[in-house]
Amino acid sequence: MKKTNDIINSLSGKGYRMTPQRMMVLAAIEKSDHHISAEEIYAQVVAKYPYFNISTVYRTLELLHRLGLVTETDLGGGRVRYHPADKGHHHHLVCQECGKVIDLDESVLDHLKLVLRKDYKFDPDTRHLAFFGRCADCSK
Amino acid sequence: MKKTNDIINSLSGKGYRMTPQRMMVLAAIEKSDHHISAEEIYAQVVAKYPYFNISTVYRTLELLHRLGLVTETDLGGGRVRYHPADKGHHHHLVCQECGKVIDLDESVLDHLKLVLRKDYKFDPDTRHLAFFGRCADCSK
DNA sequence: TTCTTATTTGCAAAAGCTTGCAATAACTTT
DNA sequence: AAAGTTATTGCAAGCTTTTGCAAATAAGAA
Repeated sequence: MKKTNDIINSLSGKGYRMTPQRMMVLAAIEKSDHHISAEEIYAQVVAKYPYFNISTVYRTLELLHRLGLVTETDLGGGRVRYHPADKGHHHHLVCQECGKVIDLDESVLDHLKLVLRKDYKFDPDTRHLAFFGRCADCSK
Repeated sequence: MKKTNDIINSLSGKGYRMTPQRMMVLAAIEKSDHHISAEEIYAQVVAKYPYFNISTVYRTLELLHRLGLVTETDLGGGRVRYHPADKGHHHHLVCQECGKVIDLDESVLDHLKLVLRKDYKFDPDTRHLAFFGRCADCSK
């Protein structure tokens, strides 16, 4: 994640505004070292500012995702998880049997990206994907 | 999708039961030639049987997916879509700009599948995936 | 600083999906 | 054919996320 200041500038350059709510959401994502959920962000911010509403979290996340600043990934468990886009791209293998999540290097998708770009002229957003299936232990 | 009879047999062999509701859900999926949603299945069945409840649709779909008979794919638009697993595996490229959906041959994922199996001992469910991004027109 | 105005927020309601539970019904056993 | 067992259903409530709208407010103009 870029410095908060950079983000403020990049927002206002595009006609968006930097509000206290957005700054607090940004701070929560920035300091999180794992894949944070909307509910977790909400809990952190509402503790400081009681009128804060969770729909603002979702709207801010949607904006940050659209601007390419955070990635959205469904890791199962019934909620989407968010991650700063520049804290290292990686992917996940999610076992549908035991729920285990295996981290995957970004390079595993290089080949696929290439094919999609070359043969389909499609520019895929492959910054943070999850593949579901069965892990080694559960396949025994 | 296998013949309904085969499915009935394969269900009862595993301790599951064939109910009128499940048969109607199956019929709806079977006769659909596109990627049908839970809501669409519900609408078809409830027209014949007014007490029918949408939670039965979701529970039946979860079962059929677990048994490998249907695939679940999020094609955007806020709802998951279902497809008979044996009506040809394929994938989709979904443009986040214009919403266009491009069909993709299954073989595009062969390489990735191989790597996940070999290097990670992970057996991925890559029967029907969607990749989000930008299509050629919207990248101009 | 004050005014202007378009963006953003909070709230409430809704959409899509899941879950707990008691009643029902499919299949097995007798 | 009847009884017993246990999977399945319908209903209601709940969870996560989205959306419409009026009120509030950030940022540029005066």
